[in-house]
Amino acid sequence: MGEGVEISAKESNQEEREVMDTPERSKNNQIATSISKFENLSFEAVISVSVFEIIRERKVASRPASVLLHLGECSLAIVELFANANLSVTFSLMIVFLLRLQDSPVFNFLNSLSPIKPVKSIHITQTINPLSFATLPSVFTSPHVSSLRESRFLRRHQLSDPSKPEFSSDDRSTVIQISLRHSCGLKAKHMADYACNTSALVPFVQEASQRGSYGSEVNIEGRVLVSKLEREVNQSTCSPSLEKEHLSGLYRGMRRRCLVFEMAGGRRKHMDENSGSDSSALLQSDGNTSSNDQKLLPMRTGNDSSRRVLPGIGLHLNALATTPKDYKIVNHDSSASGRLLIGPSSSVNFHPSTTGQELLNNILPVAPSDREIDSIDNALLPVEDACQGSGYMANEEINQNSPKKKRRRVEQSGEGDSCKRCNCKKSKCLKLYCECFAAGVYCVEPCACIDCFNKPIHEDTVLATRKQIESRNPLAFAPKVIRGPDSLSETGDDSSKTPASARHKRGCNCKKSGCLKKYCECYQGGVGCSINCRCEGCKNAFGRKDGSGVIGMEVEVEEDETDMSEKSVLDQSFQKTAIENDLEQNIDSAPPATPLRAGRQSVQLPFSSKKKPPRSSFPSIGSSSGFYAGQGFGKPRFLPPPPKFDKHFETVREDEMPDFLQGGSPVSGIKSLSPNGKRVSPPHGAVGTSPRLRSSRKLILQSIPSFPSLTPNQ
DNA sequence: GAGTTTGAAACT
DNA sequence: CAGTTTCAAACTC
Repeated sequence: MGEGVEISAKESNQEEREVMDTPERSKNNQIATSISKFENLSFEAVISVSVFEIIRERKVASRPASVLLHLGECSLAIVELFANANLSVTFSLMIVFLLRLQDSPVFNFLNSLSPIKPVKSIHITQTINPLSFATLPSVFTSPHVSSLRESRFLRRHQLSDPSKPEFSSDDRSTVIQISLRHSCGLKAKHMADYACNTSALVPFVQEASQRGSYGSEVNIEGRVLVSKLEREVNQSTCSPSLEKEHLSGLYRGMRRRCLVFEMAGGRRKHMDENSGSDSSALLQSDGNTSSNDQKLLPMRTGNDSSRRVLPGIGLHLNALATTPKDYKIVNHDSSASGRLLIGPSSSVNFHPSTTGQELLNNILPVAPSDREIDSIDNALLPVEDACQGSGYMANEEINQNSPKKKRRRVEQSGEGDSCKRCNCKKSKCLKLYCECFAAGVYCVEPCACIDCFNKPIHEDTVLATRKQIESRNPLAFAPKVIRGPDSLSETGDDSSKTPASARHKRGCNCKKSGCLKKYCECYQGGVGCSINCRCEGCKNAFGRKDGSGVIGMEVEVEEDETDMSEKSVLDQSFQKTAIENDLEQNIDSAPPATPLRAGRQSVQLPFSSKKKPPRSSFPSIGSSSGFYAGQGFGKPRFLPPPPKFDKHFETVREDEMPDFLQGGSPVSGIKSLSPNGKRVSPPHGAVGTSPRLRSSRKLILQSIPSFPSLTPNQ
């Protein structure tokens, strides 16, 4: 996409057309066609319908029709309201404004912010509209019905004015191309968002176009607007802080929606068939955007899935590995349809009664700090996606190698710990043997599986199989590592406390590995063995089954408190991650009946997974992690080798788990449902007097009343 | 990279 | 439910 992107806005439209590749041209034709359609629509109809459609399309809880219809007379205040709630709405509304309110303060405001000077936009002032800044707040807080209506008067005339850049397909293409050209450097981040939005629009465009509705036009326009806004944000240095703030707010809204609805990477392949190349080109045009693509949460919002009731397979946000270290995970999933197996039981809870802002607040802090943003982004990042190639291109490159190489490559990068890459040969990736399947994600290209059925095209099979497995063992897809809610609060610096450490829910059954290798799920999960375990000769460095576990082999004989205190250090790290993951848990509305994804999350130890553990001396984990070396940990050199903490070792805070998932819950009743009670059921009544056992009891007690919280902070 | 080991998952 | 088999990851060479 490079050449066409480099076109200067100053070049003539003719020149632009010449270098435009076919998809762009096609798109322009599409736009041009859409414009003509738009002219026949009343302003009210455009707004209300577009809003409605987009909301529906995005599976956002539809707002009452009456409200939507009122949008026809809406004010910018409403726009702002929706802008904070739903990017799509913002999109459509603002698009309409672009179309209808060219002379309005809003339009001028937006236009003035944009550095783009459309070739023919001679009479569209690029100067700052006085209203734009000084009165911007009022613009967005008070109805401007009059100006809207006024615009309707002007509309016809304006629309018929070919010199109006906003209604020239050529100019639109100019805008888009310019935005592409800007997709570099610091703008990459925004471009990723833009790409996200752009691509996210495609399914809607497709569907709408199939219906012959004007929704597609709205979205096409939306692309233009996004590109404008994007640059406005990027070039905010020339804008007053106020408008920067406002625009960034809008933009943040976009980004949020991106986080929620993005499936761009996943469906783009399909989308591109009809949507031209701009969206994909955006991603490809700038490799830097890949680092932000990870923030895009793939969901099944593709063209086909958008019309389909999403399968109830669970939101696999649990697959997110979220250690700060992983923030730099760069790659975006490019599987044909994304990896998250999303279902109604698990999708982000856009409850109709939830206001947009509330909704967003539940998802993201309103004004997160940078780190928070990172956390959030990361929290919403499907790890599988993140650890794959950067977009299709990267994936394809990676996939040119053998599966093992692929795996190693990612692993060696230190960023692939939580990636699910199976190598199944016989299970068809439809059994828990398969890491991907067990983790609730679709297999992707990097997988080396053979005869894989764990793919979107076999969605039904996957669902059926999953149901079957769950019927056999409701906890089959449940988090395997449960951590107590108190580990953080109690661990602190008081090593005498005995936090309810994370524990493998079912316990291991190791015979030979001594729970010192990753064969052991407990060890792999970075947790000590517990009474649940039936391991033999347990030497789990994170805590031995008999309660004497101590971190570090050389201090194995140390007693419980040491064990627990040291584990508490681990817990702190886990807890930290768990807290960061709370957000995603909280947006996970998986009902108890669908336990598999409820709060499931992978917690990743801050070390690379596949790096073989040093045998003689334990490395001090990177200082950045503060995991071992920090926290005043006394014996870092005795630390166990870094276990991999990925796979389906998602941990979940026990207080956030549904009761039935909490092994210790007396009301669980799971035991009877499990095919193998000894593995599924928690310790009952076997609580002893050792700290270890006390902690177990503590977990149980605290687990009783809890349920996945819907509030971020708990 | 091939072969071995291991333990979870699945099966009987 | 226990024992066995299957399976794929982890591990070793």
